[in-house]
Amino acid sequence: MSPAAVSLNGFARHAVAVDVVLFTIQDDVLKVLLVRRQRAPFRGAWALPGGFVGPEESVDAAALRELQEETSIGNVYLEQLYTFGDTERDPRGRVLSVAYYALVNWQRMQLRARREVVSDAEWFPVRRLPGLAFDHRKIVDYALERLRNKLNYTTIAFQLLQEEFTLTELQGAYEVILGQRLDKRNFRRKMLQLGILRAMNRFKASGRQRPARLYTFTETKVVKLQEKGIIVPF
Amino acid sequence: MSPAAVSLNGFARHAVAVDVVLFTIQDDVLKVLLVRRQRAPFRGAWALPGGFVGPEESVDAAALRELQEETSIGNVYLEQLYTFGDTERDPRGRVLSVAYYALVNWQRMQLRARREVVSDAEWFPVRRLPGLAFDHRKIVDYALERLRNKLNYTTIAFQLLQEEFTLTELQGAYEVILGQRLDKRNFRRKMLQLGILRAMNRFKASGRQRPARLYTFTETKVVKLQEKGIIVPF
DNA sequence: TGACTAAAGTGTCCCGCATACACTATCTTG
DNA sequence: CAAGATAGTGTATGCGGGACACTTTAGTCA
Repeated sequence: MSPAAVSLNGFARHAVAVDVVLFTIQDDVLKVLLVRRQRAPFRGAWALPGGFVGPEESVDAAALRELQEETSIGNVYLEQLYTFGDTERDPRGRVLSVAYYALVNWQRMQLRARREVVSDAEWFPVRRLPGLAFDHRKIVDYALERLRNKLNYTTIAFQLLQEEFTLTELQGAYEVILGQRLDKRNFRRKMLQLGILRAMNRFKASGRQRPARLYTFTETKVVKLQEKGIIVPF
Repeated sequence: MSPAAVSLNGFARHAVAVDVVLFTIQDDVLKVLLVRRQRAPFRGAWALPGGFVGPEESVDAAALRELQEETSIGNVYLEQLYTFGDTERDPRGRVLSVAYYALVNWQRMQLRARREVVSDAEWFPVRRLPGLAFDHRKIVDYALERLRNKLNYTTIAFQLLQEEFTLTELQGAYEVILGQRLDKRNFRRKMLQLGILRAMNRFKASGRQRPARLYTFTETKVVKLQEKGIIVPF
């Protein structure tokens, strides 16, 4: 295929899969998307959405493709997690898996029927996962650990919210991911002094309480943030 | 080969390489091991030590194997860095690279002649690298960034020192990696109050100055450390 | 229309950690 | 024993994080 003077003949070739841990927050619960396997191995078991990397496809592109087969929206935050390369992780033989994780806002999200191998997709609370195929449980655990760590020094949490959000919603996202309650005053003080939120003049009247002010995320102070050691994933 | 009921036939196969960014400190300079390529592509250029993953070899094992072809010592700190999966990164065609980085103590290290493809290996200061083959420059930059970040919340720096070391040597390792001077008193206070150093009753008489006390790294307080959010890589 | 409900929104104190900063101690060598 | 060179030590200050409780505001309903 490639007319290069040298070739890759003689080197071992490997099946390479991508698996995506797709997080969202729904009803104040952190959830992960799982699909039911239609084929062996692990037929009928729940697994992470994923598939094989095509012959001329970059690994990132494969992850993006798998992600978009599950979601109808674009512009999703997607980050490579780790490559799982044990020889025993797939009973069919040696399959490398490059794992990714992604964050989507639930409201922006619409599930689409999945083609091919997998028939059925469903969101599961991270804390109540069913048994998973392959080593996918390990991948989810690792993704959650990474996500929790990144909360502390990046702004990825915004990926889980709508464009306009209240501070209570933002705090809720942090609490749900970290699995613990946070102090309201400290949280608000910290977020506001980061200088990355723009207060809107709109309010969210969500029932019969005092309406909450809406905010948007702003990139204008990205430089300032980076000086503080906070990484802005854009 | 595998007698499984299902097979991997029909899926694309990919050549998978591992590349290792091997760091050491020599003469107060952070250095990286590079090898000269004996074959095309990039024949004659400097590149990271690495090679292809064998058919029944785990990716970690391949990285370890490559590492040990370069060093004569075992028990080296080795960590997966990132997987580079662009289609264009190798002119021969699509080659995935799973990159690792490793830290070795210079004194414990003895270079061995490299077999196969590569003839020649040499240490280069990270700040004065020659032009590198493939996307290896990007890999080195990424490894250095990871290393610098990990300094702040792990104890990997000890991997670069001998078993017994002085606080000045430890500080020197931090300074060389971070590329900036640190305050002696603040550094010593911080390290000592972590509770991970054991003061020996031996001293290093390194010339015609006051001898410096030797310390060893101790794992006894690992739990305490983890409570502080510091990760101990053992 | 006023009382109740429910969430929004706000300020202070304290502690630990990071930083800035300079002199004394100890050994070797000539 | 003087000079040279590195080891080793303490204090003051500022900032950020964590603990902690009450007031404000809109909606609802009697």
